[in-house]
Amino acid sequence: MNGTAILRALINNKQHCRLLLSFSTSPLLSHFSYNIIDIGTCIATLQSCAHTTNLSKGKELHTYMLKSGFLASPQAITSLINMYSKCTLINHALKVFNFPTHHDKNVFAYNAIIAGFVANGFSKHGFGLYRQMRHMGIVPDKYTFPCVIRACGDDVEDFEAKKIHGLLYKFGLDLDVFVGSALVNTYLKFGLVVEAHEVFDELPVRDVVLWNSMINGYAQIGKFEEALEVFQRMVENGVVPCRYAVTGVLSIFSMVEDFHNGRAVHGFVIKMGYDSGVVVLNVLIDMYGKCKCASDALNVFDVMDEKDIFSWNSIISVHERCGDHYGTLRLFDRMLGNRVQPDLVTVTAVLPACTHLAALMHGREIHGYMIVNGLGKDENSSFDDVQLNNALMDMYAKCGNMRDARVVFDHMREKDVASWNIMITGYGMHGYGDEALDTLSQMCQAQMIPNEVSFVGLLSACSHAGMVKDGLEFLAQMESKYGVSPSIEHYTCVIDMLCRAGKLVEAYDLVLAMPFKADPVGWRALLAACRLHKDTDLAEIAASKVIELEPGHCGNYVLMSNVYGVAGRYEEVSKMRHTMKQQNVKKRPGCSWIELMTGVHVFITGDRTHPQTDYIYAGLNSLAAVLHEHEYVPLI
DNA sequence: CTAGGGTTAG
Repeated sequence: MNGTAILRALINNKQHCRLLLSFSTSPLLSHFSYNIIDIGTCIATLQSCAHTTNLSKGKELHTYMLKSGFLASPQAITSLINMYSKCTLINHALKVFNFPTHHDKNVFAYNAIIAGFVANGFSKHGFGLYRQMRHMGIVPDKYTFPCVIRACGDDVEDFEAKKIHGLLYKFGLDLDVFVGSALVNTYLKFGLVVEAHEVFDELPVRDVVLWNSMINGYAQIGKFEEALEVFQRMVENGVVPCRYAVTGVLSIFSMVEDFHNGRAVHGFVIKMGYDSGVVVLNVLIDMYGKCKCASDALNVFDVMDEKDIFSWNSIISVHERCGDHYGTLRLFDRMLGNRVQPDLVTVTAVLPACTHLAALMHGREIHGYMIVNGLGKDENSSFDDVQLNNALMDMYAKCGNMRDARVVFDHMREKDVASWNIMITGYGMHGYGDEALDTLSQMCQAQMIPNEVSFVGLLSACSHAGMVKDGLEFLAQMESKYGVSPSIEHYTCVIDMLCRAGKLVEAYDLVLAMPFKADPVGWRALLAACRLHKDTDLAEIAASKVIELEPGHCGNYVLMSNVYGVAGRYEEVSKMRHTMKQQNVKKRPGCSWIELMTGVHVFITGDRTHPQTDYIYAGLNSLAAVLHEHEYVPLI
């Protein structure tokens, strides 16, 4: 056996890593004896470089082949193009393709360069090279069309898939399963169900990949039932689902939140031994998470012996989605402890946990990590990651640090509606009414169109800042001037605003006049305002409504009994207490907590058990004195 | 020498 034969044997057995190892260590094939490496060996080794994306070795071979005059060989050229394409260096691939000695460009070279462009996201260029190839009179083959058809799916402007489909009969490729899969994918991507089915039904041989194309294609356009029907048909036809098929159905079950079927697939995964692969387990974690079963997801995660960045990001997002913010932070900590580098996805999942816990210090640490590691700066497009920066802004805004939120906002080169809304909402939340209004007009100046969320933020800003006139004006004009029709949420903001301003009659009039039935939030705002302004009659109306809508909500009863208490109607107070007992509504004591360096400190209403209680109350009293000095009257 | 299907955040 000579060197080339050994390498060929390794390639055929897909032992690319061993091949590259033997290439550099075997005395026969070492660097000292480069001159005895023949062209076949070079091609075989390039294939391995392509598979393992070993760019440095590939480049080394390129130099050697150039020196040895191997670039006269079309086979060598094709292998080089393929190697550079797989290593995502498409410009290098094109340079080889256009190399001066490469005059007789054959179908192999074209197939390789077209595939390279399409796979690297330059479908238009790929399609252009296909046209060039046809123009040169080169006959496309069964390797050409899958890529070209995939390129049609990326290029929405002029949909060529049907034309290509028609051409297939001419070349006798209409029954090729590779070509057919590509057609099914592209057709379903554009919702052309009939066309996809035509292709599928005509094909004499249906392999797993073709079935998967149908299943995933349906799933992509949201036709989950159809996708699952196809899956069932596949199984009935005796096709055993491979790992890819399993990930496909699992992602469907996670989207429709079908826990039972998802768990059944988990069983199948174990039965088939698919639980040895990271990807299938990652999808299982995601599925359990989407079904709100964080503990099941964690069970899968904990027994994985190999965890990749997807595993960590998935398990972290699962906890955040389930509202377990501490769990999110714990897992993030565990990730760092395992020396796994968080990426942009990790950080976008962890920041909301800091936001919900108002954990400004944690959030700030993450911001620092982002700066050090260049996260959020997209080096490919020179644009920032909008979502990540939005999450960062939101964290600062919700933690009450509008200055830093503004700094992030001002540094963003690209902003979306959410970015503006976060600023408007943040300003409103902390009583900066004028700033919220200014931000809306800046938003309009920047040609950004405000949406429903913008106006919820804006109206609540008016509410918190007591800007009644502005708030009413926005409610009246938002439809005609901004094209956003007011929803129940907007009306609730305005009711809240009028209540806070003590305009109870106006608030009640709005409740009666508005085109929606008031929700519990609106009624409760009215009830609370009635307590403050001692309007027992209106309070009774509001209370009856809110208790009718939310019979199990203890706060409603407490508010009403407080109204009676203020009015001196103590027999009504005890009646209220009685109703609560009857309805089995329990008032849970108010509880709040604060996180300091030393740990979490929890306080319950009237609680004097903290070791520093005296000190805390002294602080509270001096704060109350300052408030009194500024004639601040607490509302609710 | 060249080809079709896959997972994560908001």
